[in-house]
Amino acid sequence: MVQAASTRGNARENRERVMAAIHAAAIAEFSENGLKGTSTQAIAERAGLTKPQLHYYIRGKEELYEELLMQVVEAWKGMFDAKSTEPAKVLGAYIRSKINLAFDKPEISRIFTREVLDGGRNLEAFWPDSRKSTRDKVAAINGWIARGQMQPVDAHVLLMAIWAMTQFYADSALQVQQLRKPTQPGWTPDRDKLVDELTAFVLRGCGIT
Amino acid sequence: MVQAASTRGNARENRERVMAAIHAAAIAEFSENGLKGTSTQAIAERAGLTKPQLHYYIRGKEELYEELLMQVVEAWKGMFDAKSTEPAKVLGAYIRSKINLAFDKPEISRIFTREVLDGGRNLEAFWPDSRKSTRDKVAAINGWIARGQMQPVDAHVLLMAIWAMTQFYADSALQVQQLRKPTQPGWTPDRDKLVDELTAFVLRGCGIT
Amino acid sequence: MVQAASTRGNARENRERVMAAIHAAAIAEFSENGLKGTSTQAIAERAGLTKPQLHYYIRGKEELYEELLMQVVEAWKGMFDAKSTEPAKVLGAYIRSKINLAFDKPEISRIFTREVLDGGRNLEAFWPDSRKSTRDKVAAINGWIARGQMQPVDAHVLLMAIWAMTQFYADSALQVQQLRKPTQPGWTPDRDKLVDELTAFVLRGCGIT
Amino acid sequence: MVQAASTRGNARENRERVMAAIHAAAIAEFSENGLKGTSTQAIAERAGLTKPQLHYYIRGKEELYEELLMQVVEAWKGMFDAKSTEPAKVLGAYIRSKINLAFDKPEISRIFTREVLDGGRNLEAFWPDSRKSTRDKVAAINGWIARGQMQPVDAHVLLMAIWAMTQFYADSALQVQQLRKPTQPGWTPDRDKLVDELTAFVLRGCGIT
DNA sequence: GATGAATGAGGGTTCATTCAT
DNA sequence: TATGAATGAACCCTCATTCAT
Repeated sequence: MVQAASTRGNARENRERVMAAIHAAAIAEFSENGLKGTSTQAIAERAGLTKPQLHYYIRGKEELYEELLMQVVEAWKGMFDAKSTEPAKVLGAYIRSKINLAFDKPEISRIFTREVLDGGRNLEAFWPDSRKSTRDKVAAINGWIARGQMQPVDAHVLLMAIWAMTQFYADSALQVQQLRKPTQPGWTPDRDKLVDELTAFVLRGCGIT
Repeated sequence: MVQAASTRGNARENRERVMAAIHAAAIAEFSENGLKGTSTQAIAERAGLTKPQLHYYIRGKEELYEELLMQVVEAWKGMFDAKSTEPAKVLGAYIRSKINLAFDKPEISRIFTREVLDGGRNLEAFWPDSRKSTRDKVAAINGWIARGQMQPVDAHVLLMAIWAMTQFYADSALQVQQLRKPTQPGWTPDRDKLVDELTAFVLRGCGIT
Repeated sequence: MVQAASTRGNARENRERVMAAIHAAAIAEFSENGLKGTSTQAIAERAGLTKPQLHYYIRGKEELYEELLMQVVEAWKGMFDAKSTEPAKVLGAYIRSKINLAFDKPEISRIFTREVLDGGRNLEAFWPDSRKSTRDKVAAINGWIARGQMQPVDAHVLLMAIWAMTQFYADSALQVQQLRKPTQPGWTPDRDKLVDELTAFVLRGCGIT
Repeated sequence: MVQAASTRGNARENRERVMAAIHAAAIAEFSENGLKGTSTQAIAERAGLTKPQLHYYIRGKEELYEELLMQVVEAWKGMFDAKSTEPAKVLGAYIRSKINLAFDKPEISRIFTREVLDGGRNLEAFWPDSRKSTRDKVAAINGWIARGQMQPVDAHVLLMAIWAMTQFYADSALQVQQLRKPTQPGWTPDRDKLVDELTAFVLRGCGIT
């Protein structure tokens, strides 16, 4: 009887463990090969399952993909903390967060870039949300400009610039990795130094002293 | 037989015309769906050929892809004209060229980003070349810094930042297109204004007055 | 333990209740989708069970199907009460019974038609029985003819005609249902009127006044 | 060169031959196992093709099915020639045509019955057509009744009765076939005799002398 | 008894490529 | 050259059933 209870406890645990494995496998595969390029076979194998087993846990490839995608967007929420009135702090924190994510979870970041390249059709689901979020950011920046806290720049361009610069380190992570292999110590991005450099660059670009 | 002869006379022209059609079709498809996601069927149809016809002209999907990729890289050569000694001019021209390419041939640009996401395995072929090109740019920037023409920034970071900011407009073109459809006049990137904004931002970021 | 005992007391009841649910679910599914087209999943869901639970109660899909089929045939026994000597009464009662079944349990009726279409391989089990039953009916009809109570018709043809005419209303029930949806009040089969019409038609056809 | 021409001629011929084989195979399979129950594998094998080969000729299983279904309906058009004013002739010809089809192409007839059992969802495409056709038939019958050429019967019931009686011989063909195998010479439907019997039965049922 | 999980086969369909003509 | 056809692998997904618990 006790065993039964513990068994049921294990059942939940087990399911969660398997789901975690599937998610990890899917993130890796989607990030490497995209939605179309990824086969359920590959996901299943990486997660240590057979194909039909995989389908016992997920509804389908696309559903799994969308789920993952939503996680990314979720992770990006609140990175730009527009509440503070000090642009230097806000932008600095934003850059740091995005770089951290790019270094810590480059795969998930890459899935997003791929989705954008594909036209972002699957992104529409939470775009309304994203649109509002963008509007808030733009408003904050324009506020700083109005208050003379920074140069008059196009808020959209600024946001996209920061976005692109930070995203780059996730997108090209594989490449950088590979480039390091053949001799060439050359240049390797050090996270903290990078954040400092980028922040300084952006703040100067905005005329924030 | 006469026809055969005359045909042979046009053969070269014809082949070139067909190859051009294939390349255009392939660029469009690869840009939209990636290497794995693109079917030879789709390329053939877009080029107005049948599948076996297509295989008469190309060796295989991957070969075609690599060929195309090389063209992109070729197109990027010489954009950063390091010969000039005025950083403002060099950087401004570089930004303008890259934005122009992003606006004029976003597909080709997107293929490259995709390739980077895929790990850039197919890029290795001409990396030696690219590596030298990068070295030259870095040297130029460091020269400017040494001569006090700009703030001391990490040259690699600067190059990547510019690359990322400009590339962004090609990568997200589809998305922007789609977002504009539903109402939202909002923000639309105007090329010239964008170049000015970005240039000003970068120059300020580099401390170039 | 006590619970186990009390449970065992109800066990029989419970099993019967579950079996009834399974049968009802199976009838609905088989009638809609046929033997091959029906999934155990669907039966289980309709019966409020999980798939493994279902397999605890039944041996297999085919066995369940055969069981059901036998029930149908059982229901058809004794419909044609050949004992009476008045053909009008016998045939009238037969038509009424079959129409009633077609209206009340069209699903079960449809399963049978499907089985016939499939070649009736599963029907062989009780065909001997059916064959005798048919022989009796034929004998009765031929008796009436011999006694001048009706026109000389081929008894087999007559039986099949009646069978087909009545079966039709079960087989096409779904269709009629669907056709009624879009406007078309048109024609709707009213059971009593239908029985009267058919009976009159058959009796006239047999020359029974 | 001549060969080339003849080859192209053969190409068309060949395609037609293969398509005919596919259609025959599909009719057999669909008639035996229904839409869901039929596998493209089975169709392909019966037609002497591999599965991918089959897909070279057809778009998909459902499309093939619908095509076939439409053929049946097409074949049924014009069977009930309502132009004549003599009910005996019209009904007699109708019965004969339908019985002929049931004997000559029972499979195709069975596909239709199966479709009806499935709810006739795929039939809706040409129902409008069918509805008008039914209306015409009903009008003809009611005309005869009005002119005193036959007993007042419900036209719909009459039409369905004839339909059901004739369809029966297609639906149960397999069964009858099987029943004949084991000894039992018993009763075998002879086409001409059957038409006569049914016609006489129906005419009497309608009070047509 | 009931539940999560596993399994192996098969479902329909599309793919890149090659072959004869 | 260009076309119809073939091929064999792979795709995503569902199935009926069984096994532990």
